[in-house]
Amino acid sequence: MKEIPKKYNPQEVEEKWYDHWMKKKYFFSSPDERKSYTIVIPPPNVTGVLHMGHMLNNTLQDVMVRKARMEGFNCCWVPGTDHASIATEAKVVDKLMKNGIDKKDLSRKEFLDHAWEWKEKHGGIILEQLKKLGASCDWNRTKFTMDDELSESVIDVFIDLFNKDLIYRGVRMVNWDPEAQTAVSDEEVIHKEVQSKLFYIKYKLKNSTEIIEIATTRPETILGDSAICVNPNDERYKHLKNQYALVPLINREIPIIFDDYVDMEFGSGALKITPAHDVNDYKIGIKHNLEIIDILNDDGSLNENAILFTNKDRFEVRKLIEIKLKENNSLSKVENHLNSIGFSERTNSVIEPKLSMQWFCKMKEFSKPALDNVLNDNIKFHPKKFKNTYKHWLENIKDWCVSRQLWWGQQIPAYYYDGNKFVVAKNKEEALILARKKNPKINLNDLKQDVDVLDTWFSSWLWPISVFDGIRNPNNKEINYYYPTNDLVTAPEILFFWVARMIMAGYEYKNDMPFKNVYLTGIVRDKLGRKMSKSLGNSPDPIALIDKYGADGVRVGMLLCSPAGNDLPFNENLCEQGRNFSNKIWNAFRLIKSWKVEEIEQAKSSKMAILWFENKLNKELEEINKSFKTYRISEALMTTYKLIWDDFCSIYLEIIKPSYGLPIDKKSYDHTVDFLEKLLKSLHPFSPFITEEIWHLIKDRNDDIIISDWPKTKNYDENLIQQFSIALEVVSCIRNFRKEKNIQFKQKISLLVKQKVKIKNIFYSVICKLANIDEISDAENNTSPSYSFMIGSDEYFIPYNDSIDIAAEIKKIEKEIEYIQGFIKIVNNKLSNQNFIKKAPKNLVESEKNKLMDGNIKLEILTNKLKNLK
RNA sequence: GGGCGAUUAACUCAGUUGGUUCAGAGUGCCUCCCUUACAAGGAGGAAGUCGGGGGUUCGAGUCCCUCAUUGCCCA
Repeated sequence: MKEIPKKYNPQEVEEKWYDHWMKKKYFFSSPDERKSYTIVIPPPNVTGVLHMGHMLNNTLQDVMVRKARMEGFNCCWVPGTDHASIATEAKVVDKLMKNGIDKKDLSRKEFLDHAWEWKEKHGGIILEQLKKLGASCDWNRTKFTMDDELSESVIDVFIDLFNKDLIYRGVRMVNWDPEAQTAVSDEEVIHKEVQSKLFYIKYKLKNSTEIIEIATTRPETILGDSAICVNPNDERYKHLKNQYALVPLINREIPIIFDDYVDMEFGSGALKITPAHDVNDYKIGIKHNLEIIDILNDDGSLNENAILFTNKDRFEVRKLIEIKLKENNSLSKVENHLNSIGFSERTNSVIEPKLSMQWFCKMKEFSKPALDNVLNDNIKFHPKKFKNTYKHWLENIKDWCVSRQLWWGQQIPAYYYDGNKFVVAKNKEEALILARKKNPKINLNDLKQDVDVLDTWFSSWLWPISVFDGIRNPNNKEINYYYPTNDLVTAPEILFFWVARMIMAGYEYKNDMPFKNVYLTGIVRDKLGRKMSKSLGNSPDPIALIDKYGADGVRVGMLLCSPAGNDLPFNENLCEQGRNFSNKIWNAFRLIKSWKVEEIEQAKSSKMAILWFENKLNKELEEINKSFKTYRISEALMTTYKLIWDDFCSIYLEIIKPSYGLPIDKKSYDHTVDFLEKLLKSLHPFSPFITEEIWHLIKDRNDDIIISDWPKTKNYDENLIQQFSIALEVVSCIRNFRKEKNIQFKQKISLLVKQKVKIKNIFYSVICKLANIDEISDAENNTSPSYSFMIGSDEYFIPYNDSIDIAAEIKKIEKEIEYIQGFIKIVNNKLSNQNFIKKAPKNLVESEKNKLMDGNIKLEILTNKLKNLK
């Protein structure tokens, strides 16, 4: 046997076991007679590299999968990526630009070839990184949202929903991203408070010298004004009925209209109406039948309709128009103003509300089952608090804009003919059949497919179904076996984007929930509380962390401090703690391995330690199971951590440990190995690598821990555990005594006990071992000078001949007396309160009486002691 | 502006239906120790008016009201 190094070295171990597991195909799943346990991965972006959020998220999933695997479930964790249309297209466009290629010069097919090439090259990075973390995904099932089957599913669903009248096409105000040059959904707009300027602009009235003043944060949009609106109750403007105002600089005549939508308090109480560029203005425009003047190009520059500043960017125009208005004497003042502005989630450019022809998915119909089944806990959220947010969103849901003006994605299967007429069909041939029903003269060449693609989330919302091909083949063996999936682990940020919509799709296409539990993780933040992001550069490289601390160390570090739904302020020393923990177990194993085993008599203390640990282990295992069941993963880990470090290493092993150079008896050794194996099993989901390594170092074996049985719990004796912890208190007091008096551990000492109630603690042998006591005897007749302490109402004495600091002893006892008197007083107060006696439950009153009795006994003992000392 | 949370030790968090000694854990900090598994360690220790105020109750960290601070979601 080669020598076991003093420090655990994860690098050598991790790759070895991951390869081994892969070879043994432990991660691979196919339907069988066992119960299934399924997780679909939240597909990371193909453009992404692994960041701390992924680490947290996927560690959690792996923990759950590994535990379920050990519990005998047929586990299937489906990995994959999504195509992230906006982000990927931007990356590809960038790359082409660097090579001197302009997207405009490419055909759609040529562009897509480049995009696929990019995807093949970069798209798999993140999944490879997950392997380093230990992720036990079924890699044979790796999916991509633009795989042929998945894309076909998306198209099928689009057609189906269109035929059900749940998808429609229409001109609506959309969120326009001028940089990506596409519409984005409401969910992709991030509103931020921004310090901007409020411009007060004077409009002349037609045929009058009077002026009317409006306030706006976007002065450039006056070029698209089609009315000025005031509140009908506003005395200041009542006389302006049927009047017209002139837009400054261009002198367009616009009517003064009246609508109580206008807030009389804000600005001047007069509001300019620009129906093409503001959602609310649009509504008013429709109501009052106003002209709609679209002054923006797709790239955010002004077009001919604006008359002035054509082809200049809107922000540049904002500056220019300020000068012009000033020159024209139309600007009365400019104030600072805090307002909320929408930014694109993907490009961070300012979103422009823009009228545009888009495809929408009706949401009202989907929302009911999606809401009901979360509110009634058919689908459980962990933590629960997210139910409220979810409810609020679903109750105020708006239709979903599903078209994007991009090429990378599933092209919308709508085919146009005769101008704006269209049919929706799976391909051109089927479209032709449909079109010919309306116009028999149509030929294949007359059909033009919609150039836009579908929102990426329109793929992702089918993910739990489409990865098992459940859309195209609704009753195939796999979907029937794996669906509904068990747990979904994701970030609250995408509760609406994704989680809610998956639930909708689940009920629409499987008439069942997509998953039973949703575990919402926190956001990983840096020390300053900022969200970790690539742009801030404040995220450590997870792979570098794994290299430094080991995957097990990083996993433990991340999970120790991440209760569900709470943010995780990341600190590298968490990983250090994780690594230290690995090392602790490693050394515990080294210790056990170093023992010589012989057929000798078992020490009493060892026997008792085994008895205790057996009970303790069962108790804590039950606790761990409970934590898992309630998705308190970090608590399950902390319980495991303390069980191993404190109970097993610091206490149990210290009792069992034979003196240097001496052998251990076989009975104790076998029990210890058995305990170690159980502990390794319970730790395996958190620290898969080191547990597998030690598992095999314990002895040569063919079975692997990854597929071993999760330890079963047995009944335990709470009273026994309690007694043991009293014994530990005694040990602790003795250790303090040694320290205080500078008495080496090697030097044996004696202990005497005086008990009011003579119940001998069964763990005396343990006390002797841990505190190096030669004998524990009755103190009834003890008169020799001693150091003493109390545990409960038991008095302990350590004979001690050197000068005892009487004054210090007195002080110590006085302090104890003071405490116990306070305690007695409180209990007395309770018991003398008639209301308490009357209204509190009987057993509580009883226990208070007992407390009082115990307190009085203790007080009596202490008082006597004090008297003797004095 | 509307909605939902949160506030407990220096930091990160537990604290079940109000009721045993309930004020906890981990980390950090302080003291001592390189003791023959582990200094990536061991033995101890200090540390909180449970955000403020009011109320309900025999009893409140826990329930109600209110204020403050803070986060998130939506507009």
